[in-house]
Amino acid sequence: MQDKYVAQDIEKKWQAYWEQNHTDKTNYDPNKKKYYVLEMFPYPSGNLHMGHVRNYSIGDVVARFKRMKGFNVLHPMGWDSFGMPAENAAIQRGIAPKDWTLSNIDNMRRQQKSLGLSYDWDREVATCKEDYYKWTQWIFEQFYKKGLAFKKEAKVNWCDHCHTVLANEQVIDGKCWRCDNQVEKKDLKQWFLKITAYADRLLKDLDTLDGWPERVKLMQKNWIGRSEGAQFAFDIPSINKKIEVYTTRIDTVYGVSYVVLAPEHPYVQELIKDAPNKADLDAFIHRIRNLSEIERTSTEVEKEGLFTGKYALNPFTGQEVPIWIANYVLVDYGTGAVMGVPAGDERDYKFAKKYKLPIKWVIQNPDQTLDFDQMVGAYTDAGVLVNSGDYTGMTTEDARQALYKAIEDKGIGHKKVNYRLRDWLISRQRYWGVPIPVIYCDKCGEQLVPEDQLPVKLPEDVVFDGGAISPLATSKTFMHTTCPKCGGPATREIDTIDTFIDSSWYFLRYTDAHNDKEAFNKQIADYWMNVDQYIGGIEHAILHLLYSRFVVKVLHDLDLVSVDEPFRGLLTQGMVLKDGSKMSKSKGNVVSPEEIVTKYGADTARLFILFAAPVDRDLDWSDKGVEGSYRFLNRVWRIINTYHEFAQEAKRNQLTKEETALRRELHRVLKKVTEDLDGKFNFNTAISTIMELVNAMYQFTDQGKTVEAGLADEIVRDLLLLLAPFTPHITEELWHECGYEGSVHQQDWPDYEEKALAVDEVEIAVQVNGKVRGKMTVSVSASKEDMQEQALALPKVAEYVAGKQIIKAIIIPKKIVNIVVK
RNA sequence: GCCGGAGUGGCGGAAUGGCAGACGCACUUGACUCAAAAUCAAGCGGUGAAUAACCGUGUGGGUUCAAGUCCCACCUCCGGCACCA
Repeated sequence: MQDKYVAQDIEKKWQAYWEQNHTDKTNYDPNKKKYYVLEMFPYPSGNLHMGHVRNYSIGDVVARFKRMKGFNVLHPMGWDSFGMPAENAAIQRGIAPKDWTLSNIDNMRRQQKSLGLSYDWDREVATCKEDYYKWTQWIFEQFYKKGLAFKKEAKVNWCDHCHTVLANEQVIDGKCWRCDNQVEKKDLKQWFLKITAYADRLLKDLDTLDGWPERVKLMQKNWIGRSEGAQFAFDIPSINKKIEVYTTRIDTVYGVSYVVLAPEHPYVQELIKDAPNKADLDAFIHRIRNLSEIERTSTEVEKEGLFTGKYALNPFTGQEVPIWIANYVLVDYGTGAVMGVPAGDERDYKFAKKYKLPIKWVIQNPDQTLDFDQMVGAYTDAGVLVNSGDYTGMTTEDARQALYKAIEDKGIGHKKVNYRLRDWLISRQRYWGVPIPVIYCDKCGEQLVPEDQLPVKLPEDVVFDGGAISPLATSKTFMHTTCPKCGGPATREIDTIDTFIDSSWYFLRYTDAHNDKEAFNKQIADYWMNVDQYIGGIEHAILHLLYSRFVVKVLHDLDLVSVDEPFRGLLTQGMVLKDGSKMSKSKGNVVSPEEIVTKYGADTARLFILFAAPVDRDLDWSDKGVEGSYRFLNRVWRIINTYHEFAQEAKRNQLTKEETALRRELHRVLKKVTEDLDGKFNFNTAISTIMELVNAMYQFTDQGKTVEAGLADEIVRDLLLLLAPFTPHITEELWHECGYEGSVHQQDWPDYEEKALAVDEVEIAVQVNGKVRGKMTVSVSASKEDMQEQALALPKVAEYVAGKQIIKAIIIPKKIVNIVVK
């Protein structure tokens, strides 16, 4: 064995060995229990960053551990390789997006391989390749046939910097998720997927996702935003129309002081056409409509409104209430019209105060203690109805149920569930994406490209900065085609599909990556799905994770796959920071994985990144900490060397007391590390526990002692097996150097022996009145009486007890003795 | 505003209600060395001469023989949503 640990040599050697021997190849085998572990596939930007290294290191430990535990493990990797940056490279540097992307993939794959990640590379997919996007188009067509993909005119989010529309989920704080540019609203006809049809299931099934972090489920829940209420009509006799409002508080209907519409509401023009202050109203509407989304929806903005001059009739009181228009009502939620109840809604209260509208109190709190003359705000909690006709005296909940029934009986409305979630806008006015497989014929209208003609290939003769339309329109070969129905001249759809669709089914393609007859075989996909453990950044809590859940539910309904949730377990890792902030080129605090691997080796990089912080927390990169991990691997190298020599000596029948203790330490560590890895992701404490074992091994040799050969052999084996998932190269090298058979990664995970953990005696603390006053070693079988006697005999304890009365003694075997005195 | 999460040494962080600070980083001292690096050893929450004692897990209360851990109130920071009726 070499004296010195030289990572670079052994890492290259074993990576080549694993590749040649197909160590990480996985096969479909319904007789074996499976485990599917998946890290979010990367966008091929060109280089791995530390966030990737963290993500893949976590996944690789899980994959290797599960393999050693006997599972048939699927652990694939691929590329989310459509998207804007490739197109920008084309515009700025004149490189074809395809060439740029494929060379980035080559580089990043090389970097991944240098980390010793145990992927089954035979299953690699790239979403930009024809054999993949053919099936993305096919899936789009299935959505279309089910009526879940449709084109409509809508006010959409437009990013002028990326020159494309965006889905609601891709607008963060009013800005583009990719480039941070302020998003505008535009009226355009665009393709949507009907995710709202699945809103209820997407919400309800969150409860089945036990392996997801609570906060991610909550974020999705908030995003879906289900609310239960009533939709019902107020008459407007003056224009002979009914105006529908939506409310979750129909129990407050006797307190309606006014009805208020969004400025964009379709009735507004008719309501104000003969108003004396029409000019003011027009100016107000114009001003509100031109506000940005941010200004419009900010709670900071003062509530503003104008009276239209018309009145509506409260269907319950028969009372006339004024109709207003106001900036705080949104046209695209509910009906775009709201009943104003200042007593029961904080916004309405502010609005009523500002414009001196009447406030009618209709809910008293359960204790009947509200003094309505003294109120300075709305009362929004549950309570009992007052001033509410026949409903007076009912609880808010009972009144709600009674009133739901009443509006149905009157035929003016019904119970209604509303969602914040909007349909998913999937058109993109970009080139580097999946062409939408639709053809427009003047005679036959919108037609799907027949399935046997897929894929609709991306043309290469395009101009990238061609102006206001999609680059595909600049291709001479692409646009013009024939109608699949009548054969007449027709044109192709020129938008591409949001790349989030590509990434909403890739985990299914991995299960059957080479299938050229179907997107994936159902039987094979059913064997591997769900993904048992998905690992990635929290930034996808809504976007990717919600879309994937939706797509899988649709594929399930189409009977293409049996599961209806993609990811059983979800682990959201923290970010990798440097000096307290995110690594970025502009801050100049980027640590390159490649440099670290070159300098210390992949094993050190992996070990450090898993040891430095719990997986779900942010991790501050520390160069000194990396040195520490490297130092530890050197310690392992040397001590294995030493213990391996011990193992060559003749065996003894009997272990010394110290050796027994060392063996107990080994088995304690086996138990603890297994617990930290099995169903948990406590990599940091697993590693620290292994460090404790190594320290115990050194303590032995530092005192000049040797270790019995059989025990030494056991320790060497188990230590290498424990470390194998974390640091695959050094353990493989030492495994072979020590003369063990096969690959360390194809061994069974070592079990601990309960018997080895047994102790005869333990050291416990002795407290007097809860303060530690001494320590003693007692036999584990000692009686409570003996323990008390021994505790009281301790000089310090005796001192504190002297002259006092012992009230009681708490004696917890193997834990503590506490003498309570007065 | 609403909903989550988190506050522990100089730093990252450990602790099924039972000896707070495991493990690591940094630091100090010593051994080895001509010297340095590497390695090894000892120390390392605060006050303190101390192997004495007291204090100490964001703050204030409480439960308990015993609280970082459980309960109540509050403070601060981070994240998500945010005029969704």
